[in-house]
Amino acid sequence: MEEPYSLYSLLLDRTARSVKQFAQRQFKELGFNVTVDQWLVLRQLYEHNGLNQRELAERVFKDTPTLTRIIDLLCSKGLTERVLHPEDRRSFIVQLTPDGVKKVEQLKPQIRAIRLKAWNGLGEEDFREFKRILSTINENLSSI
Amino acid sequence: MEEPYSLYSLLLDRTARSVKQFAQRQFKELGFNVTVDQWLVLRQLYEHNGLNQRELAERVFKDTPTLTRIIDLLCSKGLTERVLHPEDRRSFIVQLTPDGVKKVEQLKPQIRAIRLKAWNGLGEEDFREFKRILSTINENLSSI
DNA sequence: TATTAATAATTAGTATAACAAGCAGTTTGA
DNA sequence: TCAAACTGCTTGTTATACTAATTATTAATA
Repeated sequence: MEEPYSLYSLLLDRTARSVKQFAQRQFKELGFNVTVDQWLVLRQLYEHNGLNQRELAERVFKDTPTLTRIIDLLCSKGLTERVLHPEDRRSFIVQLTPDGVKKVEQLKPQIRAIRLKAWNGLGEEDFREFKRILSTINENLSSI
Repeated sequence: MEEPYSLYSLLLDRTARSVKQFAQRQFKELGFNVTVDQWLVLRQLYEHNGLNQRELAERVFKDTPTLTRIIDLLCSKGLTERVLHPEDRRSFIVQLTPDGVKKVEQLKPQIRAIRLKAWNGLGEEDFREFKRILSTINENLSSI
């Protein structure tokens, strides 16, 4: 057989991009004025208060330079703010502004609906398989 | 339950990036001097001659601006070249240079080995499920 | 305690990624 | 046959991704 693993990698990459691209297009059409990655950060901040940038980066699986820029953009949109960490002057606590909170609460149900489209026709059992297989791949690669 | 579809999207995105990132690190360590995306293009050119950029873009699932830039880089590395299309002066045929062919033949077996690591512990049945589920997602989103 | 090591965040450089706009060349159709 | 529509490619802009290097601060240790 010819390069099946490369084909799987390509399929994985392509699917992840399709999902993100689809969501991004919906975000744009509906005038959300945030990107998909910015949304991930907003949602995380809504659910967990008092995180510094490194912790936040871990939770959304981004590296710290990438997160720095996302936070810059969110701050310039007035949705988040950096607060000095009370005990470590190297750190910032990132938190939602009142506008940021409002944004999350507005968008949450709409985004749930958008996400649903990707998973149409898949059932409980498929989700279990999906999680199991992708988690296996992640574990294979994280043991470095 | 809370936001399962968003979690699946995040897992998908994260896994795709892990796979790519792992491969990219190996490429670097082994001194391949090409990126993963550049490799995809090289392999496609090795297997299919006489493609123009649009056809090539379709095969590697990238859009034409992205492909233009990848080809620019590959040409500047001396691995590919643009040849005027004999029948359509808007088009270029992209092809491997002799150095490009050598590169593909050198890298192919090593990359097969790298790809294998991600799929460790998964069997035939898992691959079928993987393909089925990801293909379903792709179809859900491509019907726009 | 004086260094050294480690950590949090930023900055810089290169490579994708998506989309929009533009140009040149080709095809269509009245 | 000529103007409109279309196609192939490029360029510009913004955002994300990864690496490496830098700065400021804190922790560790000889």
